[in-house]
Parts: sequence; C-alpha cells; structure tokens
Amino acid sequence: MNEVRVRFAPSPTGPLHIGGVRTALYNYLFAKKNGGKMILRIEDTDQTRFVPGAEKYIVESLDWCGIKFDESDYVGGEYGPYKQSNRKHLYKQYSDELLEKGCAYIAFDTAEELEQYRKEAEANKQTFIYNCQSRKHLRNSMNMSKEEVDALIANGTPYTVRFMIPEDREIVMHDLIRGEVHVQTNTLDDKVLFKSDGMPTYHLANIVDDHLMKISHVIRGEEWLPSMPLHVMLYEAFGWEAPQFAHLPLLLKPDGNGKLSKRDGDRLGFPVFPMYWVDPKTGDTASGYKQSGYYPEAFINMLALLGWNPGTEQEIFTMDELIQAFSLERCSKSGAKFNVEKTKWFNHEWLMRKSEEEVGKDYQAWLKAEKNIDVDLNFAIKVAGLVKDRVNFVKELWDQSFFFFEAPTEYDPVTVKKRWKENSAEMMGKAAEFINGIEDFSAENIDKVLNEWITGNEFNMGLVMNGLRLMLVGAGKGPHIHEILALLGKEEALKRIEAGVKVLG
RNA sequence: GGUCUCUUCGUCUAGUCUGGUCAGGACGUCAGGUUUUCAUCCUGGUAACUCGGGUUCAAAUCCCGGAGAGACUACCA
Repeated sequence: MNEVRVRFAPSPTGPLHIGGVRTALYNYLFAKKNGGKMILRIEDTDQTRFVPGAEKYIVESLDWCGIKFDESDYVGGEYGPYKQSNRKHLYKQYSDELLEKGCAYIAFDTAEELEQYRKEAEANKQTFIYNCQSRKHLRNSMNMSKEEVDALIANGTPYTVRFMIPEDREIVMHDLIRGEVHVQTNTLDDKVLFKSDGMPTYHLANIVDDHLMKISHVIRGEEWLPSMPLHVMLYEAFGWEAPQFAHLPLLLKPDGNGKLSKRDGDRLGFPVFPMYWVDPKTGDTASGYKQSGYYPEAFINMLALLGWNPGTEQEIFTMDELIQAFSLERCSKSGAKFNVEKTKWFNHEWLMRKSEEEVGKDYQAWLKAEKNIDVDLNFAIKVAGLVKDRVNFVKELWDQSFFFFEAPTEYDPVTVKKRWKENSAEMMGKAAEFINGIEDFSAENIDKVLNEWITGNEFNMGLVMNGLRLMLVGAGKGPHIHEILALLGKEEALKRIEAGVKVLG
C-alpha cells in the first residue's frame, strides 16, 4: 500500500470554524495513526471571496490546537507551492486535456443568461440544470463548429470549460464512512471546471492538486458528498487512480436544526471559532475558545469525541492517545449537535489534570491582566493548588480565591445571619489570642493545634470555624480554615479578625 | 421541487455486520453522602431504540414500506 498522505484544504474566506478544525483534526489523527503525512493546502481560487488575515488565522489556530503539518508553504515540502493561486499556471493544461479527450466542452453562456434560465425554470416550479439535455440548446461548443468556437475565443469572448457528464451511467462509489453510494449520472449537472477569469474552480483544482500531491485519502465534510461522483468521474477522465474518500458528519446547531454557523455562537453565547477574530472589512468580532479560557487539549478532546468514539469508556484523551485510538471506522454517520456544557466539563477535567505550577502560572498572568494584581508566583501556585479542582476555567479561580488577595470589606449578610452568634465576637477574641501564639504556622500544624484547642476547651467547633471563616473570607465559602490561615499568614489573619469583630460586633 | 445522506435517553454516544444481557457509558438534571462552609468529589435515580408491516421461538439488530431531519442543487469552496 502506498504512503498515507492526507490534506486539509481550507479557503481563506474567513476564520476557520470548529467544524473545519475537526476536519483538520481527523485528517491529522488519521495521518499520524498510519505513519503518513499531513499537508496544508490553501484553496484560494475564488479571488472575490479572499479575506485578508484569514490564512494567518487558520495557520495560527491549528498551531494552537497542536495540529502540525508535514508539508505546507510554511514548513516546505516537495510538492509545493501549496497555495492554489500560486499554482495557477498548472491547471489550464489539465482543462485542455479534458477538452481534447472530449470529456469537457467550452461554454459561452454568461452568468446573467444562466441566472435568467434558473429564474424562468423556478417560475415554472422546475429546476434548471446544465446537463446532457439542456446543453443541446445552450451556447457551447457542442452546438458549434470548431471555427465558430475558435472565432469567439479569438475575439475575446469570455468562456468557461464544463465537464461533460456521461449519459445513462450509474456511478458506484465507496466511502470509508458511509459504504457504497450509487448515483445516476443523469441527475448530475455539467459543472464548470475552468472559470472565465482564468482560474480553475474548486473541483478541477482539487482533483489536480490531490493527484499531483499524491493524496491517498480525502477526508472532508459531508457537504462534499454530492460532488463525490463528479470527482470520481474526473479521476476516471484523467485516467488517474482516485484516492479513498471519507465524508465526515456535520456539526449541528445545539438547538433546532441545521449546520452550526457563526451566528449560532453569537446567539447562544459560546465560541464557534478556535480563536478570537476581527473581520477586516466589517470590524465584526467573534469570540474564540482560546480567549474564552479553554485549554487547547480540552478543546481538541471535545472535538475529537464529537463524531468519533473509541469504543471504550475512556473520554479524556491526549493528542497522542487520540492518534493511537483513532480510526475512520469508528466515526459516526449522523451529524452531532454541539454541546456547550460538555465542552466546559472537558475543560474542567483538563484543569484538574494540570499541575499546580502550570495553573498557578496562568492564574498569575490572569491576575495581572484582569485585576492588576502583582503576586508572587509561588503564592499563585499555592492558591491555584488549593482551588483549581473547583472550577472549569482559570478565570473562575478568582471567585474561589479572591480573599487571598484582598481582605473582606463587607460580610455576606446571609452568612452573617446564619453563623454570627451573640458570643461570636468574644470567641473570635480568644481565637485570635490562640492563633497569635501558634509557632509553627504550617497548614498541617494549624489544623492539629486548632482542633486540639477547640476540643480541649470544649468550645463549639462550628462557632469557632464558621466565625473564623467569616472574618477571613467575608462569606461562607472557601477551602479549609487551616489552609487559609497558613497561606494568609499570622499577621494578616489577626488583622482580619480584628477588623471583622469591629464591624460585626 | 430534485439528488444524496442520516435517524438509540434533552445532548454526545456504545450496541446493528455475526438477531437472544432489565439497551451500557458520559454531559445535563434530580436525590443522598463527604466537606461542621461553599465548591469539588463520591453514590444513586431520571430518561431512548422515528413509525408501520414482515421474517423468527426471539428484532434496536434482518427485509419491505412510510415519516422526519440534514447536505447539496453558483463561473463559492
């Protein structure tokens, strides 16, 4: 068997949405699993839809995701260039070849004329198709002499090249995910292969490049399934061996029906893109998973399980584990509705698995950026270690640990009502005195001696602990009291108790 | 409209090829437990085979028919 070579071939028409990321991911996993190569090819044959910055966005996003390419314009490769606009000169000869073989023909119909035919057909509740029937009555080389055609071309009449779909044939194709697919050629239309602007359409460029780049497997979204027969016939017309095809199920809207789109993210309040994006023309912005605080590992993990499963009950996967476990056979056929809650859960799982050091470092940066708080890295690490398992995102750490960085200025009324008793102030005084006398201020020792002190004196455990919590945190939440005490330090703790007693009395 | 694809808990899915476990897991949700706090965590509950026929001792699984959903239907990819 030949070497496995797959490609991810986006169009730089905007930010890459998560469906595209998943397609890239599955290509990557398949390539790595089979010891093959992953290629990035930019399909920019439609110059009217070009969006500045989109290509850069795609490259950076996939890099953030940990999806690496073996060949591209960025890392090189022996089949470059890997951008279709830079391969423009290659395509005409293939278009000519099909013309010579009689597998394609020249059409002079203008876009406006065709538009008119479509409208007329629609008015009669019919569909206009450029096919074996209608092409007999349209302005193309099938109905003209060679001289006529040459003359028109010579005087600069714009023309397109259309593929001539053979009549009365059944095309039987094999899809790695869907099995056999049968299509009658009479239901197909003569697609344009070469545009009047001198550029190939997707269909031609795609087949030519896949062939030239020795692509072995085409793994792409289900929206391409209807053009598979065209592609198969193109390979046949050229006399080339076709790659294997696999059409992935679509990513659907969480509510209602339909393909997931940019609008859904705005509407439902979750990112549809891997990274933040600003549209250069409109200035519109779109949020990204990266900026929303997701770890790339969690994002990829979630995406991998949306349309594929390992057949075991394992849900948390590293990229390497995904590569080991992946197979196209275990991809599902039906579209998957995107689920925000599960996505958050994946991030939670990954956050818990991260080291205190790593989370602490992220938290330190977050504190500086969002709260303008400078904090010692070791302190941030200790705080992160104490509360990281309680949250989904680094940014949520604040709500669980703000009291480590600022003393309470007010006290949660509900907690005060529930926990602050008549003799609490007096008890806090005694506790402060005892705490002041603790020599070894480690969490372990505080836990030990504080408990001994309370039980030894037959104090009410709840009265002391809940009171202290209110003094130190300002609310009825947070880690164990001894942990808070130890991290805050004796001096700060005593200050807070004194201040709290003064306020609550 | 036409062509193609798909159809198991609210969601992601296992199971379908090779009929035979109370249809399994996860997210969500609900209830307990742990935490003398809150959160996490743990335990348990909840909830599905699109419908109708047929084959069979037995059908989510095989066959036929209907229904629904999605994609495509551009000189866009």
